[in-house]
Amino acid sequence: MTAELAAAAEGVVPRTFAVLETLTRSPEPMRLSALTLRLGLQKSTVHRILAGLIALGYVQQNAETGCYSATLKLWELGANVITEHPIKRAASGFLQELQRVTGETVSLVIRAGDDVLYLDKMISPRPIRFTTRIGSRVPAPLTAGGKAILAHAADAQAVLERTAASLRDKRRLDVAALTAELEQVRERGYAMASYQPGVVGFAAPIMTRESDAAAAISVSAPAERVDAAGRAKIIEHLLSTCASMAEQVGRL
Amino acid sequence: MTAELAAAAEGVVPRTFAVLETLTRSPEPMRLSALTLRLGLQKSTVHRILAGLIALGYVQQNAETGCYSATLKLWELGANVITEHPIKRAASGFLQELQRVTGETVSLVIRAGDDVLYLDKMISPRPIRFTTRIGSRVPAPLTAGGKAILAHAADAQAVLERTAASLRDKRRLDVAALTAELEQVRERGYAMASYQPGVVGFAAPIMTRESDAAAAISVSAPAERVDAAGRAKIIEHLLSTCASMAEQVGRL
DNA sequence: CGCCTTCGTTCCGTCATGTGGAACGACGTT
DNA sequence: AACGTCGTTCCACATGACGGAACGAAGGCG
Repeated sequence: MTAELAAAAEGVVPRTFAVLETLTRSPEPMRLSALTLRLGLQKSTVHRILAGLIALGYVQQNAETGCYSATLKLWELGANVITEHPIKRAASGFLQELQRVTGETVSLVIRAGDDVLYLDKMISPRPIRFTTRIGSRVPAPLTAGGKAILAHAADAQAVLERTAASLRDKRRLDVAALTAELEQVRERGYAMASYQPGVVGFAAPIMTRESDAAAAISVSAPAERVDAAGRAKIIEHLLSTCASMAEQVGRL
Repeated sequence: MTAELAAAAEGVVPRTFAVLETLTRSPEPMRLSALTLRLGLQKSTVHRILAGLIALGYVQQNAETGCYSATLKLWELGANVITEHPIKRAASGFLQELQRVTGETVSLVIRAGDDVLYLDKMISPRPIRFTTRIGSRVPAPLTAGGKAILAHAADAQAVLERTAASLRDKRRLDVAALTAELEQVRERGYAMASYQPGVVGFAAPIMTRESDAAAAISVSAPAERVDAAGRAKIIEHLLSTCASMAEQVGRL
């Protein structure tokens, strides 16, 4: 199961970041041995790197278990880059308003490679638990937001094929069907998906002047809560919100 | 104005993080010369470090201006650590509920040194703009959340004195008055502050079994919107929320 | 128009620093 | 008690970082 992460690039710095990436990906604190195994590095090397990170305050070691984990200082470091992000700044007000009028959970996503990256989210006051987390990635073709963006991307076809190839487990992508669906998305102006069971998502792109999608806003709700009327209302608000935002931002 | 950030610690890794910290603190992308000046390092050294960071994808260089800035990859790195944070996870539901019943902006803060660190925030649907940003720090004695935490901290006095000494500009801290106020906070169970002009904040601590405060939840609202009745209501909801949460979390 | 400053980048000899094997000590297990 | 696993420390070697210097490209000023 441990596919020897080939992060064995030479040099301290790449290895230091490999350590941090491994640590942050792990749900719980990791032992030194687990890290060395995963990274394919010497014990002493990983230990030295960890000691450096602890001295800098980016990693902490549990006194009892000896396990290592990343600290909030690392989170602070990254938090500043998102607050300055132009798209997120511009979207904030629109997201809030859309959340208010629909009463459902709204998200802001951008494309990151073949994935979609959750930049921001405002969750519905109504009782639901969504598992999508800010900062997480999901293959673009699986989500409404991803489809909305891909529908206006030049390399959409390649993304579909790469994703279909990489998704090993159960759900396979029907590339032909998705290609046709993207065409529909382009015509209607919005996309639909049900990435999580029992949850329907609607999304529309934020279009730039270059006629490609800089980002997408999505509205998610429990399937049983959305009837035809509610769906029409959501889509209406969604489209008008994205249109206003596109108008305001102009340039990315 | 550039106080030669003494981040000249030896070694690549500390300097690499010094570069990242400087970059992320800057509101806009920085030139190489600005970085070297701020860091007190050689041009070639900073340039080499930046090249490494670009290769790793943590920094990007604007093709036109040549300016450097941190990428969203750095944000992703940190985002994972906050989603796993026990206090934030535990608080999420309580924050949402408190936001719903009060209709105002609620925040979750923890102590970080002499500062308070904003972990999470759910903003009011009503029209206000708060400038506090998730991931930012504020001297603890200035905020309601900070006072709520300090009221139960063993070294509160030292924090007050250090903060009073470090705050050079206009508003000076009255250490004696604050000491008395912390006593009141301990009795009443909640703290008040007006860190931002025109905004009042109320906060209560999340108490652990060791009788110190692990975190604090605060409710912020425009001063003119809070009359005596609204204030009583906010405080009531705030205290019951914090009590329930303390009961649920038990251990930090 | 040409000189000069400022900036970003590249190069290179020296030397410091990271490297990984090995050895050590501390647990926990069979 | 002997074994395996784990975390930590030590050390000789050579790899990679250091910073001065040199280069080319833009502006700014006289």
